[in-house]
Amino acid sequence: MDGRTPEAVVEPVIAGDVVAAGYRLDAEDGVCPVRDVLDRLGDAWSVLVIRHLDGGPARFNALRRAIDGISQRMLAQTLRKLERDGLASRTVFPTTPPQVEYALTDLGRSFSAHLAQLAQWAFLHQPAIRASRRAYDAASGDDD
Amino acid sequence: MDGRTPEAVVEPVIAGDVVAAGYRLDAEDGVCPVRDVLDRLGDAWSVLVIRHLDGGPARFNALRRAIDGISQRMLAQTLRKLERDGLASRTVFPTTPPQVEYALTDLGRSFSAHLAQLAQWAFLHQPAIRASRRAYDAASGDDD
DNA sequence: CGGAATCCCTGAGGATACTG
DNA sequence: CAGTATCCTCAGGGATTCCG
Repeated sequence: MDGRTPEAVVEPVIAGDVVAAGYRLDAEDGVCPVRDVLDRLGDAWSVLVIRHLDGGPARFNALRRAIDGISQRMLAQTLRKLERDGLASRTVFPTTPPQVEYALTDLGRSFSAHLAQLAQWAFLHQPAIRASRRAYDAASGDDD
Repeated sequence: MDGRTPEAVVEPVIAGDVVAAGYRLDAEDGVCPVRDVLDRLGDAWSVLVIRHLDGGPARFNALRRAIDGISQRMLAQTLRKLERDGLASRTVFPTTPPQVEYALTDLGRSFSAHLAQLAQWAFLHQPAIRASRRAYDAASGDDD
């Protein structure tokens, strides 16, 4: 199974100046909590779900339809991760048929705000990055 | 992403628009630039290399030794990506033996600063996330 | 409707070996 | 020293199916 992360157990990891000291990713002394968050950013589905939930609560299939491209497997998995981390909340309505509503928690909204910041940075520097890539590719491909 | 109400997404920043509109990942006319940056964050090696280079320029094997755990393959690959994106610079000294020095560019330093911010957020909310996980795991395993 | 289980395939990434 | 190329593994994730 992939749902369970072996290193996800409680680890007395680094404290103090994480930023200045750098990221200790060596799993020798346990997984760095910072790594977790960064992984969530790298996960496209998590990002999409979070950003979408930022627009308000939504039900499972509503999310599935809205994101379009995500498989029910990934959606369920992503939602469970978010819920486990306390970024999203899950509310079950015992109706017929059963409805489950997902929503961002305060923590989730806080995280979503940081996502927006990152996106802004990316958007701002997109031209520079593109230019750099073009220059790099030109220099690499042009060798004769 | 088709029939959602514009008012539903309350985005004060320009990035919000980018995120809401550009996460389609369809590489029709190019991949979303925001996705690129997020991927870089998700890449543990990129993060490590960037954060390490933030401490000053370093040579290939110096980085390899410093990061320890990274394979030469991943290091070379990561450095090439960073260089291509204009986040890091590569300087070759035609000495014997040849020395190659890597350093962060202004763009790279800017990015590194954002990494630090993210890390700070993660560190700050680490207790909440951990608590949430513990509660979730307890509720999942113990259901009677 | 919401979700868990199964199958299978792709590719990220480690280890190793070889060049400049 | 600073890479590149090759092989191989194994986990991420899509498609499908079944259950509450």
